[in-house]
Amino acid sequence: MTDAISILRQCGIQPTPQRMAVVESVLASKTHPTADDVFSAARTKCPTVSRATVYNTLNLLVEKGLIGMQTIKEGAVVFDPNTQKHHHFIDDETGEIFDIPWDQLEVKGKDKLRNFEILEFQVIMRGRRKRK
Amino acid sequence: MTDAISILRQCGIQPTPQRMAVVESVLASKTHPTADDVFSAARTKCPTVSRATVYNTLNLLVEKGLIGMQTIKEGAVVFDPNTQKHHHFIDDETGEIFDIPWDQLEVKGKDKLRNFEILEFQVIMRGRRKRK
DNA sequence: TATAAATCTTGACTTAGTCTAAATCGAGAC
DNA sequence: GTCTCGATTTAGACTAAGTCAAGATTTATA
Repeated sequence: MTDAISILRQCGIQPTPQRMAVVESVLASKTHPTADDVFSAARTKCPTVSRATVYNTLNLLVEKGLIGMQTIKEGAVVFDPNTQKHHHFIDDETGEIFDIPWDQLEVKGKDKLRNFEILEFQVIMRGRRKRK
Repeated sequence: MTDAISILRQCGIQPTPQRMAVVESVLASKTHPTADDVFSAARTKCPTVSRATVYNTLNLLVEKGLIGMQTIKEGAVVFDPNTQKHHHFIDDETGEIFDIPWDQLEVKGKDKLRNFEILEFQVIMRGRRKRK
């Protein structure tokens, strides 16, 4: 059910060792990996997988809605194994990205924006994470 | 007062023809230009200005708070001549970015995020602009 | 005017990502 | 089991954003 093969099959993507390595790597990630992070991780599972295949597979997964993609960081797109709606907090010092549960924030006034059809939205916060 | 020379002087940046061309180009922009957009525009005012100088100057302007920088779009950072707080709406079809006035939206619940010190935030919306 | 400091240019370099052509793999037909 | 064709993968060339270093030029100041 939650193994890479079934996940790929459910989405109509033919499972291959390379794709499985990518899926396992990105879904296991607790952070917001870049394509290159996923490439490195996938390499440890399938040492011959190529950069192009990693990009192709990640884009496939995004299309199928299995992972998210965020452009919230300079230099590279990041992928997001958490597909539930959520907001983001970025620590300016470390660059770390944290998920903020959807129901912790409420955005009011969207319905007054008559000129825009809002398909999705999120709050992006920047600052510093407090360490106890 | 609002001419490029005074603006640069007020920020303690030595005015040069190159920097003036960059400042005039980016401040005159009604959109959210990329560094390359600014480079092209600045070239028409100062045909010898180099890419490196455009990047240097834009970064200087951001440091001094004269313009904003946003990483909301794939592929390239965009600059923002509007330094007032505002939110953003991105048209998924055209890639156009629109400013949403700060007071049109209200974000509630931020004070409950005890683990984070929020220095800035904004709402990012995606969808389609309605054309009448 | 002379000199030092600041600035600018050029071009090499790095990194993210795409593209292509050739090699390889795999599922179904027989 | 093996053949064949389409799907997939690979390596490497390529593009675009952005940085960097070294030498050239400009500017400030004495």
